[in-house]
Amino acid sequence: MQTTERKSQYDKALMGLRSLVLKGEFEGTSRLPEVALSERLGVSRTPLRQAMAQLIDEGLLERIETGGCRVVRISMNDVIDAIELRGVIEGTAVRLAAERGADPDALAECRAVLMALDQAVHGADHLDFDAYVRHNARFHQLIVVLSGSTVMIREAERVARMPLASPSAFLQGQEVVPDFRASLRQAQAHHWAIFEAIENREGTRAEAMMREHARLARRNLNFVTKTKPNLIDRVPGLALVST
Amino acid sequence: MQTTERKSQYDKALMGLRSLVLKGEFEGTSRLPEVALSERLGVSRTPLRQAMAQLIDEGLLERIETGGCRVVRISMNDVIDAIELRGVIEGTAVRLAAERGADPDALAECRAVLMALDQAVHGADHLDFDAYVRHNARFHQLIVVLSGSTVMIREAERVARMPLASPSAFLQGQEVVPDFRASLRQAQAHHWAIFEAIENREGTRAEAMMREHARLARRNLNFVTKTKPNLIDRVPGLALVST
DNA sequence: TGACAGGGTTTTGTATACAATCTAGCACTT
DNA sequence: AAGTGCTAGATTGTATACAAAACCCTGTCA
Repeated sequence: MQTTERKSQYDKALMGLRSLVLKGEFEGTSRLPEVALSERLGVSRTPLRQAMAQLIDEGLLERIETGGCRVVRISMNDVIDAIELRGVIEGTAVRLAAERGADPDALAECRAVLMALDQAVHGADHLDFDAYVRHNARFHQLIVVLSGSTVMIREAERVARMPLASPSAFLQGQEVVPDFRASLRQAQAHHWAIFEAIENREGTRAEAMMREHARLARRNLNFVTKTKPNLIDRVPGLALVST
Repeated sequence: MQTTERKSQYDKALMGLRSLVLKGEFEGTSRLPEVALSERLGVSRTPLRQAMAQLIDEGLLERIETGGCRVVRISMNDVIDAIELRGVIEGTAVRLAAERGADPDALAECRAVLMALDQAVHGADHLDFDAYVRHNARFHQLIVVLSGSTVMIREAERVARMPLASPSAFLQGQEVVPDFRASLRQAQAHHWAIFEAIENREGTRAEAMMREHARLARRNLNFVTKTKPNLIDRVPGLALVST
């Protein structure tokens, strides 16, 4: 075996397979052949099957009754519901943070990220898109940590791994949206409102705002479905959505 | 290999290991030894490791950085949050059912289960506890199906598998609760209210009631912690809760 | 006495061989 | 010609062998 990678074979199989699936490589195929895949990915069947189990859990693959697994067909409704679910779980996390009170240091870090986001959106006249994506991901992570609940943190991470449900899922496509800058401003307004609500111990407001914030992704989904050909290779997972 | 079982080795390993873990068999042990366990469960290491991966996903085990896995130490807060999470997810499912409109046939089946529950609670003067547990589990399943959302169904099933978060988790212990009959009556009142709200397309009411309903489990948790010695072997997973 | 290095033992991670099962194609019957 | 049963091939599920890594114990040095 080559020592080309410091990582485990399992990680290699997981990342490789996930990338292939998201690329839509197996469209139309009924079953994923294990031997062929293991050769293609350069790992043996054992770690490959572990990776398959993980991807089944993530919702990218589904088990076949008679053995093996295939790529799921995701419907538009599934994506909508996954986005709604993310809003609900992140919303619960921020409500708990508000109700129970968040750690001051964590709040301060959150505020710093928000100010960096302000910079990215409003700074000068040039929009730092890359910085926005990075800080936005960080914000969504931090805001859930504020709850102090390991359960909520775990489940929020999990739902964000579902195809097209991540807070960053559609950002890669937003550059081409005509009024994307206005959209980012609105998202950032939500961010501040959520943060304020947590600071002021307004649980209901925090939860409602977080749900509404997630629904911005739904709008992006709608847009994206109308310009699919342009974006299918920029939004990972979009290739799996049927119709 | 014997043909004693029609099920797969994986299922055998999963059920066996889960049962051992819930029984508190590995309390204080740091790492679960694979060879010893595989011999004990009568399967090889391969399906055993698959089962371990599944239990990690369920939240019963956790991976050790240096390899292998151990039983989790569940805190009281974790259980509280898992119960809250179940209320939130089931609540979202019933809200969607109300907002989007539920299938009439499914609603009728739901009503039938509710009437069976009425029988179990109010019927004659003898409380059919076993029937209550069975129908209650069925109700919680059906009510989520009413949403018509595969995502919500999947996630509700998942959260119900988390230790002590299932709708039936504390029922086994309620027989010894002094006013447990009153408690069941209250739960059943919730059930009807949730059902009514779905029928009347009152999404907010359905969601709020479902959340409140889940919090009944929290009350049971509080009670159970005060009489731990009596109930530790009747409420599966209770052995894992620290302090 | 305590810290640390080293080697042997145990334990996990991975590859592969084997057994059980499913799939598909073909011949045969009606 | 259409449907059904059988056989051969392919493919998954499981067991096991092997290699790499972690763990533990002991002995040495400051």
